[in-house]
Amino acid sequence: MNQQTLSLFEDRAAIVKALAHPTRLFIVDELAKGERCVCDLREEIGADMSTVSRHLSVLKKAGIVGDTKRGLQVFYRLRVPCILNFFTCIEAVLRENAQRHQWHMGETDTVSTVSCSAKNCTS
Amino acid sequence: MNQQTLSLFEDRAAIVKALAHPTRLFIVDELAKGERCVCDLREEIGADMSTVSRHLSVLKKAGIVGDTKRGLQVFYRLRVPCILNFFTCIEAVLRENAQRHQWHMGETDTVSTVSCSAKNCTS
DNA sequence: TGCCTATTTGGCATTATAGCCAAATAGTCA
DNA sequence: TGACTATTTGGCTATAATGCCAAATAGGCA
Repeated sequence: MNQQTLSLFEDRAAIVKALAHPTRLFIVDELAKGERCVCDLREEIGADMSTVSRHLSVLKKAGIVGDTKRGLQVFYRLRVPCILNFFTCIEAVLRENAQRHQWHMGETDTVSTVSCSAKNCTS
Repeated sequence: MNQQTLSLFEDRAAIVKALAHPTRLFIVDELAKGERCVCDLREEIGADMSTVSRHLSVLKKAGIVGDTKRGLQVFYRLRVPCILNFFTCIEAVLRENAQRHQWHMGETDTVSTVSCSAKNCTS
């Protein structure tokens, strides 16, 4: 891998890493419904406010969310809605994994290549 | 967040985490072109074979790739092609971030919500 | 069988991430 | 101004991820 290719994939990985946490995926899902202040999210998530704030800063640094301060509160929103497509495909993977465990329990070779075209799939 | 919601987002995060590494994203990109054995990937990536094998096992455990042994070699392939949609949206985020840095250098508030509908966008 | 090749796995050191508490910051309002 | 609220940040510890080497495994072939 040359330097240019490497840095392309590093940039991409930085975005994916920012999403790679259950709490942050939950936040993205929430923000898909509309703006939320940190206190709203803190309540729904049930973690320390400082923890929620840190998760938000990770998402913000990656450019996935944006924020606006109004009065005492800071409101966060999704900057790039196509992030929501991730969920669709992830669900397809999860469905596949469920079937795999059901059908080929313990088998090493996983031959089938699966299309996620069933529903909500953009592939 | 109740237990059920939590575990849904944990399952999703497990998939995203498996993708959250430059080498693994590169592998997914390569496999999109067709089957590859570990040695092919090792050569392209230029890392230790054991490192590449570990990355592949992460992807396999998440259900993103499948493998078949033929003779001495193990061939890997993408199980769920919609994973490729990730790249499209990630590129949109990267484009946005580039513009953000260009336009609002140093500004705190990032107001615009952006659609990635320009090209290759499935949102 | 014995040797070779491709791949995986154990073990370890290094680095990154997560989450909490406490302290700092910034805006509001009496 | 001073008290109060919402949020962020510093500092710390605990846990997870990464990458390498060396050893183990598994198939092929003389």
